Amino acid sequence: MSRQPDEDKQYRILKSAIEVFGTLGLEGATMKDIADRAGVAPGTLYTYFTDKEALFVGAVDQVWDGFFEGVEAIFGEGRDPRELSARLIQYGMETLTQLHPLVRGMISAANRLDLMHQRLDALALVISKNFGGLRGTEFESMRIWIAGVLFIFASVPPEALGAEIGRLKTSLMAYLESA
Amino acid sequence: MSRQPDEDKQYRILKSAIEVFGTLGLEGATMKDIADRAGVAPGTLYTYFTDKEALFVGAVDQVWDGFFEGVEAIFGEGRDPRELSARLIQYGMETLTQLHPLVRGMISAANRLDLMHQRLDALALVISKNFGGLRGTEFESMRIWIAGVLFIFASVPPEALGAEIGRLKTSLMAYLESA
Amino acid sequence: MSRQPDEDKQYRILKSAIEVFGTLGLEGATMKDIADRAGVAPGTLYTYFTDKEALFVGAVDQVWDGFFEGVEAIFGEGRDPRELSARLIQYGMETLTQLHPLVRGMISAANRLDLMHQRLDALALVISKNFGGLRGTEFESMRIWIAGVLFIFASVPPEALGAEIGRLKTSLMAYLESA
Amino acid sequence: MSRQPDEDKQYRILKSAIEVFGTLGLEGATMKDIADRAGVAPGTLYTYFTDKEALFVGAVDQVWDGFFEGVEAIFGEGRDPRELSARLIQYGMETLTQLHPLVRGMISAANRLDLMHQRLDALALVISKNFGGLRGTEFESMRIWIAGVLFIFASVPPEALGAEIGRLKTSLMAYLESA
DNA sequence: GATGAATGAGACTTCATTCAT
DNA sequence: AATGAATGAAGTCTCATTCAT
Repeated sequence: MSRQPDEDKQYRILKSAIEVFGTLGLEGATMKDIADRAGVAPGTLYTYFTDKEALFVGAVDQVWDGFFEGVEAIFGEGRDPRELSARLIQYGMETLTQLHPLVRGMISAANRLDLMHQRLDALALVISKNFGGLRGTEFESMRIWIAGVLFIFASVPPEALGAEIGRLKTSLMAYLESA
Repeated sequence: MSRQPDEDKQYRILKSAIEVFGTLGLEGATMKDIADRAGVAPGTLYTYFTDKEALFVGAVDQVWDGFFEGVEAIFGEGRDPRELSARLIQYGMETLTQLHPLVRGMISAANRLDLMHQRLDALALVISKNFGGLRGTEFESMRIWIAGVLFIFASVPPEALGAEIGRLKTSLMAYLESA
Repeated sequence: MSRQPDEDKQYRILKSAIEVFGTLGLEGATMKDIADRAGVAPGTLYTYFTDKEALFVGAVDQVWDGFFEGVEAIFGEGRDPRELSARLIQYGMETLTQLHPLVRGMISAANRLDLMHQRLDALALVISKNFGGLRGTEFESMRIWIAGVLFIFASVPPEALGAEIGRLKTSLMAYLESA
Repeated sequence: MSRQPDEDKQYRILKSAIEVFGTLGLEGATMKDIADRAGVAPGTLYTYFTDKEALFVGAVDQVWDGFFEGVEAIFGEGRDPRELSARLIQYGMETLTQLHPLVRGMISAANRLDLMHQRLDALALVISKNFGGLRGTEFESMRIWIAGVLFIFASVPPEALGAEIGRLKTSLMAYLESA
């Protein structure tokens, strides 16, 4: 019933990677940093991930997939659009806030921007579908909003995070109201 | 009495840096890459820029400042809002297309994201002012649009650039139409 | 569970450093030179010493501390002054001869000369104490003798080392005889 | 009657080299440092000296030769031994004090120690000759004293220079008194 | 002769990855 | 499976020297 010890270790490594990559970025973080924080030896990382790149992708995937699932769960609860919107914004902002460092790291991984592009599209698609299918213009607009919010969020320096969250939330509310 | 500093050389180095950083990112690019492409010796880079970081910042500044001036020039011409919007979109998309590699590099410079945040605000402010001052909600909305377009743009893989430009242009048109 | 730190390896590195720094000086020696002679990879030096400076200091310390202990050991044996003098000279000359290259390196480490100054004083003090405490003039004289012998020794080119040792020994004997 | 402009420049360069090498040592000093202080361009140094090494040797020679001549001049004045000794000590200490940084630099030039060895011998010889020829033991003793004083002097950190000069002078007086 | 921008070899150091234990 | 010392490729930057002006 309980996780295998190994799974636990893999999880610990991933968690550490998320934190360290989030703080220092893909290049700034060293395998030793990650190993130290995970409480394992550097060599152990290679038992679970082929190389640094794979570990990074694993970390980003972990975060994004979690977020994605959260979004789908919200839709699964089935409510009226207005309430859904509010919950989505609430959930999105909360998640992003928790993961601020990683989101910054994710954005700054030049060679992972392509992946980001696809994921933005996918997220927009899920949201659209759950709102009954948006027309072209509306869909595109929403996609741009998501990207914009994400990017602004990623570029806020930590000390200004609280204030920015407020601005973004208000804007999103108004946007969804009108749409 | 000696070889004098070559303004052209500084420009060539900056141009090379823009291209190489744009393609490979801040960490991926090496000083030798940039020197080679500029047709100078590695040591020469240090005659014009104190270190790699300074060269990177120089390249990003160069691009952004140029873009910013272009935007202000367009407003300086003074036309009716509709035409202005069209020209802005046209100019923005053209410039971005030309600089696609650098924009990617710019976005992915983790330690420059803060700068980006300020610059987005500044750009939004200029546009707002020139459209007669937007109200809070409108201003925020525009800021998010700019960030979104920029980010989506930066994350498109080169082979999909053309198609994405089309999508973005159409969306922007519709957005400005409605605003 | 892994390759454990090799005490022998640290010693080998230090020994190599003593030889290479001794021959080429602090600046003339390269980390690669030292690594090669120690039979390790350049990176390995950094497992045992934080940087080149630390390795150099380590080498100098090693030599000087060893010498100092040797001197104290001789005093510990407790004999009559005449015999002690003879043994000290014998020991000092032997040690210096073995370490000729490093002594040269030590002397020429500009930024370590201060340390040398203190060490000369310390050595003079130990000798003085063990000879029953010398009066001011005698102490100063001895300090100058030690410095003089050391410096002449360090400045002899290797091919003249044998002859110089003879000169110095004879002088020291006569000096101690008279004191 | 007046120096050629070029000689003047050569002199300025040498003077600058003495100061800069004295402060920073052979490796620590850069050709640019020396050129800057001399008020010429780096390239100009190569009109007067073939390379850095030659410039260093030139600087050391300049200092030593000057000192040597001073010593010989004092003997040329012909006085009684006691007065001569006093004047020598006075002159030696004054000169060394003025040149403290360079003496340190000189000592630390590993690959110039041999030269130093010869020069110490030469100086001892001149002094011996002018004191009517010293016997073997006395000569050797004096040589060691000179080396000792020089080395102690070179290794004093600047802030302790004054106090050390006092110690050395007193010791030298006592030594010469007794000899 | 003087200048100083340009050169480019080479140094120190980092760190992803390996592998003996 | 885990460890962590060892590896060595590769990068940034310095600086003695050259040479076009």
